[in-house]
Amino acid sequence: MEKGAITPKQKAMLDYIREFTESVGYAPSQREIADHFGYSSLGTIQNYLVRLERAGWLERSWNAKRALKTIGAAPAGGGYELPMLGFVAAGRPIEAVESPDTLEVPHTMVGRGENFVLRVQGDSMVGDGILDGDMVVVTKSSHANNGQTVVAMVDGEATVKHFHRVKGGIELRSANPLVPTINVTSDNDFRIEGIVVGVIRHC
Amino acid sequence: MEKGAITPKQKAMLDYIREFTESVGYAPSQREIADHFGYSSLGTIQNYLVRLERAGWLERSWNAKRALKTIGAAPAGGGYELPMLGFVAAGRPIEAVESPDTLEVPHTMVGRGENFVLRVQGDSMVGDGILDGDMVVVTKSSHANNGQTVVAMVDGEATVKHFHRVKGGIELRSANPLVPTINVTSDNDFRIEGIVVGVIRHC
DNA sequence: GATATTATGCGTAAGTTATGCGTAAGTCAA
DNA sequence: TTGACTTACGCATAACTTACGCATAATATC
Repeated sequence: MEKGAITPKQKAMLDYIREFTESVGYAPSQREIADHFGYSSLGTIQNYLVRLERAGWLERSWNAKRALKTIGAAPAGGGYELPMLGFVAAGRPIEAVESPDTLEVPHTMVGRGENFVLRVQGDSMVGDGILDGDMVVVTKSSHANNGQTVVAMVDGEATVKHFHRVKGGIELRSANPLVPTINVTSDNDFRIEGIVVGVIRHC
Repeated sequence: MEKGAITPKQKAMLDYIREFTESVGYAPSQREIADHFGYSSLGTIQNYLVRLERAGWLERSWNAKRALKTIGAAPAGGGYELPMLGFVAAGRPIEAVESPDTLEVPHTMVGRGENFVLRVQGDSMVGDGILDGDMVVVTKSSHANNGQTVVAMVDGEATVKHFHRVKGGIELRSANPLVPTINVTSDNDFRIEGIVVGVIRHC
């Protein structure tokens, strides 16, 4: 299905609908879209939606609430730019970067939903070929399977480790014999931030 | 569809339209094209577009805004498609792949000139975080500096190693203590294929 | 070399679509 | 019934595309 041409403002609205939906799990209302872009009239939104649907970028259901559905992948917009949220190293909180930096990654690497990039510090995962300075591409998730490499927060400290469910809790295992396993119990504030889906290194 | 000949200036405009569209996800307006090339008159742009369309390089829709569409080879998606030439492992020739496969890599990773991708086999470079199955992005070059990671052919066999110039020849050092250094002398048929500029791993 | 044709770039204004305001009716669920 | 949404319609203006003319430079043809 070949899609029609869209204008910059139409694309911006389409992108907003897509990001909002991925972020909260349901589509924005026309009022929310209007507020986001600073428009006072719902007629404006309606007009945009009609045009986006006509061009084949949007699906709408008759009179259904919050039923906007973007069609297909995001329009080409250069490389797939993921937010680089900061640095992750054993024992430290994710360190926010000053500017909203991004990293270009291949489309094929990005998992469904929200993705972000972290720069690895330290050598706790060298056995897995994840070196200090590498970028890890992370698909946001609060669940993980055994053996998966995850970004996790333990008592406010971020780390990249192998996730293992064991009796009595969770083990976060490193891939470096010199770095000890983290045992997570119910006493710990523990949260999985996402699954590592890729590693990128510029030599 | 055989395309007509176009002049250097027509090609420059066509390329601009293509790159702009790939970059931002919608086509440029005539005003934007005029500003980019420093023309004051929209009639100029119109004339160019008419000619490019006539020659078969451009598609336009009647009175549609931002509907310029270049015809012909333009890699879809945001990544940079590199040819995957095959596999590289210690002691084997580069194994050609059946179909002309490509891998999407970030623009930012690609060096100037010709680039290609190789899939690594073996663990001679694990110390450098280059694992079996990883893709290495290679910028084609026949020269290398000391310490650089190169793809080289030695007596018809391809390998990824560290390049070191020493007395009496060249050493190709691995990053795995179990894999011996290759000493290259004038008796060997030796050639550098390129420099490793990046590593990509899908987890 | 002379002539014809094409490419280039300026300008202008008409024609068409996108944008944004507003409003009220229609629809659905609580 | 009410509130929260969607839909349809009208109006005005801005932004875009199109068509046309003019002049000159560059290229092709005889």
